Amino acid sequence: MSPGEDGLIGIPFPEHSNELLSHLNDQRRTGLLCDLTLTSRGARYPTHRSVMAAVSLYFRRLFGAEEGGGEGGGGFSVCQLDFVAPDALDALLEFAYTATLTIPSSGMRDVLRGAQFLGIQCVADACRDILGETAEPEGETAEHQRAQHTATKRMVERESGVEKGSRRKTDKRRVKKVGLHHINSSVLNQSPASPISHHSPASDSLRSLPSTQPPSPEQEQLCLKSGQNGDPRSIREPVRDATLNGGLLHWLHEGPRIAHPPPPVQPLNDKLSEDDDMEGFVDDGMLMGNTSITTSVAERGAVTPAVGGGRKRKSQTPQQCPVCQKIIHGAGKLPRHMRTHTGEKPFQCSACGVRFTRNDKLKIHMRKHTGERPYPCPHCPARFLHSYDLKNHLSLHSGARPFECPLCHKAFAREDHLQRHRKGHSCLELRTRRPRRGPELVEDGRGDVGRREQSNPLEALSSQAHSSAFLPHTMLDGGSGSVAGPPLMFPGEVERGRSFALQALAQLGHHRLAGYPELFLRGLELRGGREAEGEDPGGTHSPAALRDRWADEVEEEIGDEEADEEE
DNA sequence: CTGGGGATGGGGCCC
DNA sequence: CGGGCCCCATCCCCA
Repeated sequence: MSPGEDGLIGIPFPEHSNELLSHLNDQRRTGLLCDLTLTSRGARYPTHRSVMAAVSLYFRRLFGAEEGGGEGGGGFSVCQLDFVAPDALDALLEFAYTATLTIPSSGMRDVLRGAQFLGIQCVADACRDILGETAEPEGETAEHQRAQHTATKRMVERESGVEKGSRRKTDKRRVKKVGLHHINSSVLNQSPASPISHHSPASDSLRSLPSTQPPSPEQEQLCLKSGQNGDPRSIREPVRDATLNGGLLHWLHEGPRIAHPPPPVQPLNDKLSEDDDMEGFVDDGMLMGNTSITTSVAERGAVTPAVGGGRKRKSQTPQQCPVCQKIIHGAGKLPRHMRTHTGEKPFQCSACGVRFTRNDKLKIHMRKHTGERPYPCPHCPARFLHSYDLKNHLSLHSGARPFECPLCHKAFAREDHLQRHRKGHSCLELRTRRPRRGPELVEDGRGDVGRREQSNPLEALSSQAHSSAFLPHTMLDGGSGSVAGPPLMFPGEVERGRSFALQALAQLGHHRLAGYPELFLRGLELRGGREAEGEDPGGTHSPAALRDRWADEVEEEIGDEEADEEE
């Protein structure tokens, strides 16, 4: 595009996004630079418009409208979201700023509802999955949302005059019934001076409370009704509730179609009624890479059975992680997975105090204390804690080195060692050599049902990126690296190349992947011998799987080379 | 760089 | 359906 573009170097900083989010969250907590205050039934949440627009379709549209409608004086805004329960709103904000949703299971419905209204699709999907519900089409999904939006758009009031006028007016929870949104900007000087107090205690309570009361609608009602109730805390300022009413009525006039909405007033009857607001924003697709989510969710029929009449009947087996969007297979496995994000380690060793995310890991750990090594080597006195250690060990006795580098043909007893070898690129100079022939390469007699799902290169690739570059373990579990400190040095040529490739491939899309490594793949096919994909679906060590994997790596190398050339 | 042990996270099976 | 248990893949660390 631009001259000298080939001189450009892209240096990925995988930690950047996390850091950025973290700093934004700090700012939110301290009220720094907050230009938007969300309120829900009196609770106030200072936040940033840009963040909300980034995470929520609702706000994106809202602010888009605002900006379109005028230069947006940028000013301080208050957005009343009484239709989202305070705890749910708080959880959604936490999600927006931390990529982690922390909610008591009892609050799931409120969060779901909130996520739906705000257009936070991935959260909505996750909640639905967890609740075992499907998106009810109702024909009002995106349409409803659109209507909501346009209505909201109309409601956007730009100056405080409006706000003042309407402020006292109301109470009507009838209005509320309709689902309120209102934005009035540049409301007073809510000096962020006492921002911290603005931060709702909800988040704390959320974490500390086990799983309790989603704010009962009655309470909410009361809160609203009582208007100024004597709540001493500045957090609750029901006054502002009134603000929206004028706008809301207006909205009702102009947006009759929306009159149905999801009555937060009676939310607790939901079992039956909630399905009404089970719709999402599917076709608008949108937030945070949700296009892929949408498809992935759609693909796993088990979870989202064709809308056809069935509700709640489907198995919960595959569930989508609201944080990383990963599909977690297996009943009851999602909580386990979620702990990898939250860092929660509920299982503590009574002997040494070390904590684990999983019970079974603790159990294995306990073997250290008991001295139990249940996996003895039949050929030598060695005993092992893990079965796979024994497996590795046995390969030493057998001398088998089933894993061969396709480039330099060095053989390894362990697959991960081969991978490490490959990643080290220590054999690139030999890549033109013809591969050694013979099926012995990947003979794994384990007859294992394969577990590798990443039979497609892009998935494998992104998965690799996921683990090695973008979500380093150090970030998640405080592993060996410093948690806070992002690496200050460059990741190195190899990693850089890989990142380039990943970025490029991510943009290229799946279909473009096929071409590149074809020749190389052919060689692998030959080598792979008889085994066809069908025989060992996803089999880890099947030639097909290996081929796919090599394909990934060839892709990476291509990326490397290109990156190198650019330099 | 490689060999080896250990840790971690995901999936399958079963209760 | 949730959870326990097991196995596997992968990563990390150390020698």
